[in-house]
Amino acid sequence: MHAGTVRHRHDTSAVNPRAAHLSLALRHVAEASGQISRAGIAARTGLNRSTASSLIDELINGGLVKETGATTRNRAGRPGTALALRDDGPAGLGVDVNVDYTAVCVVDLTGAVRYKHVVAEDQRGHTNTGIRHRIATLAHTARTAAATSGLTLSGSAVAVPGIVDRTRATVTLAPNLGWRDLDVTEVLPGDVHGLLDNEANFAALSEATLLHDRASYLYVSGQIGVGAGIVLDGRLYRGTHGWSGEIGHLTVDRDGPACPCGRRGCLERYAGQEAILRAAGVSSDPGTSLGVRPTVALIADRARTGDPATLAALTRAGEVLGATLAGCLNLLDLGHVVLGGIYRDLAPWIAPEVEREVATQFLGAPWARPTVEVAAYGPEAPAIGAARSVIHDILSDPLRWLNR
Amino acid sequence: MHAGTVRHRHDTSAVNPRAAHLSLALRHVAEASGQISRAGIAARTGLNRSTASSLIDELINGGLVKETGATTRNRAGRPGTALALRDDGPAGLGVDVNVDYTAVCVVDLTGAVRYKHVVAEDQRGHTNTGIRHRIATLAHTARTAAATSGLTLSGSAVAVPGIVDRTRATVTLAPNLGWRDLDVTEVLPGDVHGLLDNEANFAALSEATLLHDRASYLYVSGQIGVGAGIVLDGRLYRGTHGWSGEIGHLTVDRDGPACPCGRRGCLERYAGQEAILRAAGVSSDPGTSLGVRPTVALIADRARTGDPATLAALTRAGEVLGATLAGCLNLLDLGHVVLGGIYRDLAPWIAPEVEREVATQFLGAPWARPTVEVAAYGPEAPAIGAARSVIHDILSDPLRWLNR
DNA sequence: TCGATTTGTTGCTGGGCACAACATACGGGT
DNA sequence: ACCCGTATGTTGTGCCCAGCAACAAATCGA
Repeated sequence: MHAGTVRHRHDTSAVNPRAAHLSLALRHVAEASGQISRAGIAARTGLNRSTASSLIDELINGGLVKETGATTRNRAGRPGTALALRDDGPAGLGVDVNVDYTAVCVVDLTGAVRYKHVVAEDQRGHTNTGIRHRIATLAHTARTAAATSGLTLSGSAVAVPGIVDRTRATVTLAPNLGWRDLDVTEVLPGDVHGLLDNEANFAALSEATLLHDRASYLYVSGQIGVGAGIVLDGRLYRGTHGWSGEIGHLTVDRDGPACPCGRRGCLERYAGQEAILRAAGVSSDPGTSLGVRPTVALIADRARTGDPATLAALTRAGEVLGATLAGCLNLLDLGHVVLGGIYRDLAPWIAPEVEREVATQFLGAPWARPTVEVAAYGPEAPAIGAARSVIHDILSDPLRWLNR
Repeated sequence: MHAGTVRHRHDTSAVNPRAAHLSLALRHVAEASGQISRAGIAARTGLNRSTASSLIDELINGGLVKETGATTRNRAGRPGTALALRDDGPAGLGVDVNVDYTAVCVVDLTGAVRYKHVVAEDQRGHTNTGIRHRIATLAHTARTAAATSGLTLSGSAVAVPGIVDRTRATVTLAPNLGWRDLDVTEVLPGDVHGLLDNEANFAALSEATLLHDRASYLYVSGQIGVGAGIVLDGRLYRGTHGWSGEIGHLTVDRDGPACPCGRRGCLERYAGQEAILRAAGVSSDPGTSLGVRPTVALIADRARTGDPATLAALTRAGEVLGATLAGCLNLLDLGHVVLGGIYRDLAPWIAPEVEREVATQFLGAPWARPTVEVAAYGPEAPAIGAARSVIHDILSDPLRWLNR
């Protein structure tokens, strides 16, 4: 092959077949990493063996794919050389700026978390520039940590609790952080691009690769509020403005208790963290609670000891949550729900109720009973999802990395 | 150019750039039919002028595009030759088999309805083969009518009130027609392919081209039940099993009236046709009502005369419907709702209520107030949408038509 | 040990797009 | 009327890249 590769592709064309094929081949390697050969890719994609070979060579030269020593076994004939994603190539940096903690993590091409660091500290006391400096420092240490593992950051993504404008990569409004029209990504390393999105959305993506590659599901994130991330065919659905997944203020009961949003009987008033605390008889004084974890752990402790008020509160929350989710499943025809955030910690008591309600109220249940699953990651989910979204971008357009 | 064109493309490749570019060029012609030149397409797509020329030539030879005599005016320089979609090329046949009527229509490439025929007759008394024979006859007359206009049917699509399996093109279950695992498309002309879908879905598509090309909206179809079609980015969202849009049994009030589905307080019990009739004090005896239209017209008449019970019933239905739709908009972040079915006929009384509820309860309303619109078509909407889906298929893959 | 079978590579061919050059057609200034 | 600038459509050329076929390599089974 040519030693000096292609240098400047103008790439004005609307459709770039080579890029699409490179992505196709790379994603097939990712799906069966270490278990697939060039011929296998050719067979599964429908491309010619020679074409698949050429694509794989380019991916190997680009540092995305490697040949493992192993050979794929077959009945007869020459065994193929197994291909796998490199775990020392590009990596994604994920940052999660929340009200009471900040998390950074680095994920390699295989989706494995290679570095993770969570700092529990209330950000409300700091200035904007103070927080941004903090982020920059954390990100810098993450980069050096990645470099020692042989990883190079290809991009970064930031999760924030608020509304974002992805096209301009700015935070439109994050009330709990006191941010408004702020560019967060400029302080980050990883020169390629800085992605930005809502926490619930990135948290939803943290489950994407664990399930089937093109899965569709609803990720519910319980916090003070209740949010959801909608994943369709393995990709986030963001809606026309990027505000999708607002289920916290779906009306459960028009005559229910008043909500700060101005309506009555919102889901949050039944299944939000504050509501569960109040129903369980726990003081929800913000002065004493240091963040999400301790109070939720307290509830879980009480439930384990069999406290009736707590158990009743959790049952009620699970019922209402399940009924609301069933409605969402009916609208979207989704067969899978993932419970994240506080619902993950309270899953032993919440999940059965949700499962029952969903199984009862989902119209397609007789033919396809929906499944309810507990999230794999806790508070680090948004950061991991953010980092994985960077990896996802590489998998869907490897040329950008190869031409870097 | 070659007189004898390409004949057999194996097309095993996963990505076919030529097909994608042909579709791209064709869709740009469709968007600005009669107002765009080859150079304009090149400019908008980013393709080279010579490439755009080649694509357009192929589309012209294939009978999809024509040069109008007009020239696109500019400041200076040689004027371009205006391009437009042919209105005497391929056409789509749409069939709607409903409980109390059957509709056929033919739509040309521009989306215009060129033939329409609605037969009001209750199908419940007939046998399956009888109905299918009726469909075949109607479709045959539609084909001859199309032929006299110089149109050739490129495909057909059937809308049915029930659950379908699109991959096998069979009706899984249509309770009101007594159908189960039935292939409806085999009796149709238009040899290319027979599409099949739910009525609400095709009805939703009937609005697609009237709005912006890549619009996202929720089409609500009020009948005996209440269904919805979700259009995202100009394309139908069907869900994992094809059952999306089931909003009729979303829970409005857990302590509400019982529903035949086994739950309580479903939306249909408040905003469905029977519920409105009952609330307005009209007898809903199925023996006297001959189909949907007369009874709805009766309600509209009563409302026009100012009957208090009827007005109250409509207000209540609109309120509940609007509140439920607001929840859907919050989940999906959609900014647009189209009211179809009986809500179209009752729009003067229903729409304001829906608009108010949606504006109040959609969380993004302060930044982007959602719009509520009345459907353009009435009972013929599913048939038109079905026919347009055939056209949509040509626009998204013109090669299939060119290589026919 | 030999044939069957599968894998990976190489040379060849052809489709299709970008690019540049050219003929064409119009507006505007002198 | 003439020329120049500008934009359109067409033609010829080169290159990327995928398919195809042939071949060497490597393993299994009889």
